[in-house]
Amino acid sequence: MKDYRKNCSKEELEYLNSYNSEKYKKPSVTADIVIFTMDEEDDLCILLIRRGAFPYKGFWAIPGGFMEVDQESVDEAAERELFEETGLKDIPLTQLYTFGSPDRDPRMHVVSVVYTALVPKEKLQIKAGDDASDAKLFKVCYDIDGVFFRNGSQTIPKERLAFDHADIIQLAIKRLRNRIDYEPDAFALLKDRSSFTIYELKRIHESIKNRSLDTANFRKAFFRSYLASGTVRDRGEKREDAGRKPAELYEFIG
Amino acid sequence: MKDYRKNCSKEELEYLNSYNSEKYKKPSVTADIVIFTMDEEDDLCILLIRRGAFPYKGFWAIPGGFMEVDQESVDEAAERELFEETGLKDIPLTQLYTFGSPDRDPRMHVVSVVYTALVPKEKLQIKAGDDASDAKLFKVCYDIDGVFFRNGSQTIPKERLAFDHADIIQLAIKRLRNRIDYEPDAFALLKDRSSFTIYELKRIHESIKNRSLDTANFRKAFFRSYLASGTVRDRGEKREDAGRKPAELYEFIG
DNA sequence: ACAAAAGTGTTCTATGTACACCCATGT
DNA sequence: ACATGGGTGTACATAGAACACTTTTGT
Repeated sequence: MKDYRKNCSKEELEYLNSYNSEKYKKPSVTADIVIFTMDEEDDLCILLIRRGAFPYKGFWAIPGGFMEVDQESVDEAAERELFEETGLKDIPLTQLYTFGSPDRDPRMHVVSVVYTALVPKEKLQIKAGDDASDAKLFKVCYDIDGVFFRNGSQTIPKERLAFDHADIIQLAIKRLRNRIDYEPDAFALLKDRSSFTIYELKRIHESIKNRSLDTANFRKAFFRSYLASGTVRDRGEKREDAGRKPAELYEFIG
Repeated sequence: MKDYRKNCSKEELEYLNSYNSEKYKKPSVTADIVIFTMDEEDDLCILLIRRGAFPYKGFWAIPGGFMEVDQESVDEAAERELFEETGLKDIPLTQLYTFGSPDRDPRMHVVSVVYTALVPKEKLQIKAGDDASDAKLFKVCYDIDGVFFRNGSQTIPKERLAFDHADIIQLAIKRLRNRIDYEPDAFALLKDRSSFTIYELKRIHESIKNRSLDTANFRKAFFRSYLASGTVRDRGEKREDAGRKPAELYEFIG
């Protein structure tokens, strides 16, 4: 792809060199990220940032920022944003959807390519916002009106989210829920994926699905889908917790 | 979303009015479409357009074009492109993926939001390219090297596709194949979805999956998944074809 | 002894797949 | 009568959900 120019005719090279793309109006492009985690209470959380500047000043938003044109791909922009916001590198990002209505941002036409990241809370170093803005984890909660977000006593309804981020987050949750049954997403949320118990994994599935799961059935599915296929390995060790039967430890491989 | 400005403080309005987004460099954004059809021989096809201009002049590409900034959403751009290229309106478009490497297009950084459309061949009026370019349906074929495209004796290997369109098409096929088992995509490819036989639907599934399916099992699945759920209705009529038992007709509801 | 998490077994049903077979039609 | 596609029935393996039950630990 890089060396397209090398195999060009003189005529085409001339065309390329004289081409001026600036005569057409262009949109801004951002890479935004829905970051999911599990908190201490095993509840599903997302990272939100309180906007310190116009527009939607004071509203909460998912992390993101403008792609650096000619310097990086949209994927790389997302990686960069994730790092800047959380200090995390080499976290697999999954492209969720692209939002492109002209009126999403009151300043200009912004096309946002949205990604999803699944991160264990322990790895997350939430950067205290540089510009007096605020970054926090919020539990994903449900009621009759749909979804809202909670951190302790502070609750954020959909209406207090900036731009169309309520729609974006809703889609991300929906997709996560659908994927959890056939993709190994849940492993990415484990504190330590090379040493975990079946029940730690079960709790992740439960809070993503927002309902409790049958222990026996979860184990059977675990053995079939993951152990049998080699995705997971039995470490032959046990987690000796207090007050209960020691639990077998497993390691995520692939 | 439209009336964000109405609820603004004077201060914010001032900010918005004085905001100049043109100080940042922006990428171009296109909406591209992978259009799938079934041909007379019940083979899966895609629509390709021979590029009449630089870059990749003479190469084959999927239809697409630049989004009109401030005038339309990316989705609307895709609809417009579909209409301009095929004369089709009100065809459901599914967003496939967004491609955003800086070197995809030798002219400039282009972010392409790619959509998939499933269209019965009868509805397709392929526009003879306005600028001496060429538009044709190509069968999706497989060999050891992966996928290639055929129209009669003319074959197009992946290498003769413009930009990264080979990757795009490959992803579109993969997604189509995955979706076919749990989404009602196949109905969109029927000549007449309000009057079709089970075997017409079966042939669509077969050519998407590229293998033959068991008749009895396909029927059972059809009755269970579609008839029982009301997605499909028995018309109580029969298709009286020549030389064989008349086949029951069904209607796709929704 | 008991709470609490860890782990096992059985049963029922739905689905996917393989395969053998019958049916209605025009030539 | 027969080729061709249309249509039916049986049988088996596996996945999912429901549920009753045992085991191991620290207190």
